[in-house]
Amino acid sequence: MKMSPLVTSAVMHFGEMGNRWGFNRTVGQILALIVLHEEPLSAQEIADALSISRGNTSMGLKELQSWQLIRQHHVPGERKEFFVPAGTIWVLANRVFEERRKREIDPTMSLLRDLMMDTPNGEKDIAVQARLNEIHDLLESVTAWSQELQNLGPEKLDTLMKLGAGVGRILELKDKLLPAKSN
Amino acid sequence: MKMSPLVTSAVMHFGEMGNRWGFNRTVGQILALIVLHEEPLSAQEIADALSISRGNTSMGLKELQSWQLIRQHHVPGERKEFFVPAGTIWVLANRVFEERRKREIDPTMSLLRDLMMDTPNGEKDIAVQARLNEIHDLLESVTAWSQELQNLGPEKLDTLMKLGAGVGRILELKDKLLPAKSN
DNA sequence: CTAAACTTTCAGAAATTACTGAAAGTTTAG
DNA sequence: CTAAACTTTCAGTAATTTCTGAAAGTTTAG
Repeated sequence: MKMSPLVTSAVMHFGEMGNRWGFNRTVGQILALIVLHEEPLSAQEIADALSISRGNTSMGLKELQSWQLIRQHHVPGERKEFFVPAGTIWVLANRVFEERRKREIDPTMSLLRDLMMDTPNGEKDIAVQARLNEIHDLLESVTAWSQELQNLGPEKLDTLMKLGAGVGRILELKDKLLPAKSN
Repeated sequence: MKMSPLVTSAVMHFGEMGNRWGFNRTVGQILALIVLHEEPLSAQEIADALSISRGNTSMGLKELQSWQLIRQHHVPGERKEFFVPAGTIWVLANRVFEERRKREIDPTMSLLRDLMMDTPNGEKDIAVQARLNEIHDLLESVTAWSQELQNLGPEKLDTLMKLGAGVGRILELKDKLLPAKSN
């Protein structure tokens, strides 16, 4: 399994971007390789292609499985396991979003809720709690909305995007459109 | 400047979350402190409150300014500089999004465009380029849409959120609503 | 101008994170 | 059952990132 220059460039780039996307270099490279290579790959092939140790490969694959970005694929008659992407690009992107939400937003929302329950210690703390509340609500809006986008699916997202600034106008009309809605 | 237990908890948490949000612990702590503390703070006060070196504080402040999350605030009659948040929570959140887009998405989009221009090296590369194209388009949709959300502002985002699943329905009606739109 | 008050820079130290490879573990063929 | 083929784990090492504090730089008062 030798990577073409095209694949090599992409894999290297996804490696460099890896840490920005929530995983490390190796994990990024492995993901790119599996996604771009249509045939299922064995752990050994991956280690060879990327020139990394077999141990590191094992850890990377485990991580990618925990993110639900790849899954095992059993080839009849073969002893070793092979790996393939866990879905379409859209599915993978959603999984990354989802996982990052869990790591980057949820713990903060949870803490903010707790701190808002605490009895404030003086004047200043009341102002602080108001701020924390503001942050909490913002995060809530954003996550709720990104959930919504995920439910829409890729085609509708595309329609929505093409609509562009029209969204603002539509919002102003929404009451006429959906009078039955309770909010 | 002694932090109340409430502020301390929040600051510590934002520190821990810092690296997940694209900056390091200290930078996260400094940001939280400045945002939660209504009065402008001097670099020395920040260093003292967080028990970090003056040098580290200076670097952190510089970083936050480059993200446009804080700005200097001159107090007449005072020699030293003070720091305040660069805007409302909404503004700050947008800046973080924006900056992360620049770091996490833009370089990838750019590389993908380049790789799509390359002349493919055999059958397989053609399939690979198709995949890369798919990834590119998805990223494009997502970023274009998040831009849109930013332009809407917080109130409209709220309306949109409350609309929830209604968005799907509205989309189906959009042609009746906006017949003049060319797309 | 000089001195004081302040800020920034940056080399090295400390802390954190990632990687290797050998050893231990697991599965299946026979 | 045993041996071969494979995978995982993890202690130690390497690489990277963050932090300190001393030295150099800047600004302003007088």
